Amino acid sequence: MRHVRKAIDTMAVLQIDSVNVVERAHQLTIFSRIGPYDPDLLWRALRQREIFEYWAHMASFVPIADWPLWKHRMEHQKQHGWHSIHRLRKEAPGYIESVQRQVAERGPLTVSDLEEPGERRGPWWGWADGKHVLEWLFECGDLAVAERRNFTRYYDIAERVIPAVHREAPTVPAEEAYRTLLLRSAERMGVGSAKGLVDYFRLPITEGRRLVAALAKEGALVPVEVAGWDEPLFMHPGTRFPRSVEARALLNPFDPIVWFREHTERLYDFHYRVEIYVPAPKRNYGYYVFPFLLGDRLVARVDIKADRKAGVLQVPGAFLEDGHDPKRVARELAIELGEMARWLGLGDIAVGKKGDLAAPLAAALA
DNA sequence: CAAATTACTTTAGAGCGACC
DNA sequence: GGTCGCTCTAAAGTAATTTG
Repeated sequence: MRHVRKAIDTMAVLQIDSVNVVERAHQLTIFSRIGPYDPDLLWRALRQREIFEYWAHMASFVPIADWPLWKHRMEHQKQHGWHSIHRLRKEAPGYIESVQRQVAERGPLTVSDLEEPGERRGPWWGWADGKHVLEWLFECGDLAVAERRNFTRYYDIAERVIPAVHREAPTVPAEEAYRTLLLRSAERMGVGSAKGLVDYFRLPITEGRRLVAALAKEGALVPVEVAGWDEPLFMHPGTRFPRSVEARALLNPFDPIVWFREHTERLYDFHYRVEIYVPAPKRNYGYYVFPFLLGDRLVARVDIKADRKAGVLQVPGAFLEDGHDPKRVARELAIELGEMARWLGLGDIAVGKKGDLAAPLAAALA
């Protein structure tokens, strides 16, 4: 069990091929540490066309050479459409084509640049018709995201964003793509159930399960047992078992270590939920909480927020997991928060009152 | 000041296939 | 026909930031 845990830590911490969208509500860069902190890393890669934005598991940046690997998803979307797309075809014939034409003529553009973007149906997921069409065309691979300003996506025709060499490469057939993606999931996760492996890239569950079984039969995945975990589990054959793991990282809420909550609970005994959607009074820890990985355990969690105006990294709450030394954890966490603050260009760190680790952390920072 | 983005969790119930 | 387990859907709750 311990070895498996260690393998998972190593794999997951050191390798991330699909990075979540960079900035979120708090304007904290949310991808976990993948080398020295570098605020401009992703934007540079995006500008230089090394990565592109796509719905890999959620809104993600993926290596540009993977375009043919995602074409099966694009083609599938195009064939099946969405509810809203079928509705629009009936109610507003020619609308989709008009959106397409506008992007071709005037792109890159955002929803509100459309002649008739339609009305938004509420906050958050209340997409206007124009947004539905742009998003659908984006998922079909006809459009690509040329850039983002703040939260806003600027769409352009794929021809102007994705280099021809990738765009014109032959589609990797769906089954082959699933296999490749499942093996990648296994590499990143260290060990996983079929459900977990399939969920990493949000593949279709039934087909995914079938392929996990097939890969195991072929020896491309190795069946393993983990004590106390009564479920068929799989590892990538190339998984190594390091003697020790000395990780120290603040994990964003979508880091591979915590992405599939079931696994996180099994392997780290760490119950984690994002609370941005929970009414404030009902939140247990805070609005935007980062788990803290130390050694090979998840030892604490901190609610952090970048107060850019004041130049302060706010830490409203800090919470210790059971069985860990508060002084040691606070010391290491203080170092990590210092790096985070520097990365974000914030000169100061202010610790609030919430949580049993708040006082030790404040002491460690002082 | 409005616009833009949006990552999840929980619960309940329906639908479906496998199996006895 | 009944049960089980799995899958899918829907609904509601929610906040921060910068730009124009």
